[in-house]
Amino acid sequence: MRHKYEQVFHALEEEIVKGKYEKTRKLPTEDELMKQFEVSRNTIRKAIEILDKKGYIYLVQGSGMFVREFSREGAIVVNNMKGLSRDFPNNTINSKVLELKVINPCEDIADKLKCDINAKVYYVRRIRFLDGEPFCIEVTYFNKDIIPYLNEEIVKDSIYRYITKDLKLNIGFADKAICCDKLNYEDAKLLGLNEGEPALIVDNIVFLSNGLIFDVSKAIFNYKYTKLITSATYK
Amino acid sequence: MRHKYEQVFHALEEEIVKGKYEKTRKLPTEDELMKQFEVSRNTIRKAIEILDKKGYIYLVQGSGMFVREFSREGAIVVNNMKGLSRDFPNNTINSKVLELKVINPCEDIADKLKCDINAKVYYVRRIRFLDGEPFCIEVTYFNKDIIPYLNEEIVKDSIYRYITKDLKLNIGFADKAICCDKLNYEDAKLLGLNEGEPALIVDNIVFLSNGLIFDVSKAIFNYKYTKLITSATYK
DNA sequence: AAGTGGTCTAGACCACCGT
DNA sequence: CGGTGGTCTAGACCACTTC
Repeated sequence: MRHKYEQVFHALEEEIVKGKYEKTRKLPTEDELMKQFEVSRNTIRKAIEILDKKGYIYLVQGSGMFVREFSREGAIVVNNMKGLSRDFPNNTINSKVLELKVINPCEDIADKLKCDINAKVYYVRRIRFLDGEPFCIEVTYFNKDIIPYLNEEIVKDSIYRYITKDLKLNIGFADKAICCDKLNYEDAKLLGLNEGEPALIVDNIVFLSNGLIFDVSKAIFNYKYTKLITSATYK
Repeated sequence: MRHKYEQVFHALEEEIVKGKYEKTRKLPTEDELMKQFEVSRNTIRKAIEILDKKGYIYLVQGSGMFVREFSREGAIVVNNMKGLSRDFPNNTINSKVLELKVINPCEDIADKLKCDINAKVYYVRRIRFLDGEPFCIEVTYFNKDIIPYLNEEIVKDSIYRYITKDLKLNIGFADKAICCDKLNYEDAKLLGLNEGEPALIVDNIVFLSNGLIFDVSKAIFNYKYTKLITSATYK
């Protein structure tokens, strides 16, 4: 929140979420926003750009800026990295740690983590519950050179909070691959489903803001409760 | 290509794709690019921003701009709307039209298309083949007020080319929802799979750049060949 | 301290939408 | 035509990385 464009973005986001523009669906013009926030046009446009990128609004040249109605209810915003609690603010999310240990990575993981096959990595396997229902199995490998210490307490809670707040690392971006497959016996049992039923799978490679890879993970979602949303632009 | 930032973007994109920065992985500095292209810093930054958004590069403040290695091979870039031929430039893509007719929309579709239940819509059902293998079943509803005429010739070819080039409509953006489910008997048969096997499903609501909805569609992918990719940012 | 990207400003002109 | 967003410039200063 320390930059002007962030302040403008957050102010407008809040107004939109609270329904201020529900009737007209039209935002004030750039000119009006410049006067209202007492910043330059580029600063307004930077805030607007974020609102657009996040799918809150769309822009029509020569006409104006309009609020999109786009229900995020019960869906996971796939381009976010803020965690499930952001996507399900009205639901209870629990985690149970199934495994936590330091291992040598297999070839595939070493390749993805861009680390040596003799390096040490944390292996974490968790299951997450949405309002008590088994929702997702998450298998994560952390590069131990970057994340030197983990315990069950941290892993059960929010790993990302630990990484950003305690280790003071800056998370940057992630590559995601989405596919689907048949559940194996073990995963099916954990999710309360049957072997061979569908699973929505998201593979992640997560980078620090300096480009180092610190985390490779696979999330296996219960297909009955999972909807991922995103938006695309033609240009 | 009529804007300077587009020219800069395309030039840099081509250089990256052709592997010019493969060794160092570092792009020239903004200052160097300004001199090279003889444009202002903001224009360079606009081009850079697009490269970043598309996942070609990542930016490190105080350090530089670096090429990401991110294999798009055999994957569908989910935030693109350029069609499968962009995602599979080295494969043959065919379509077969299964159904094409004008109907009244059911309540659900009318709601999504934001049209009246008594309005007319085109209903199109196609199957698409990747190198001869059944790859995807696509069911699309077009608002006939916006797309007044369609025939099998157009639908078999590229609908979007017709819409943009012939009808001169501007496609803007799309909301996408990704989920997975069990195949029903009929879809399974078309895809060469068995009933109950997994299917990756993408629901789309497509908007013109003025915000009007012209197309609601559902794509049912053969899970054996389908990987969707995207990237996420933490900020 | 030097290099490099990030934020911010002020102002000009263009392109498109609606009346 | 006036209103509104889109592109582009020139320049100042800040923040972070690297040495």
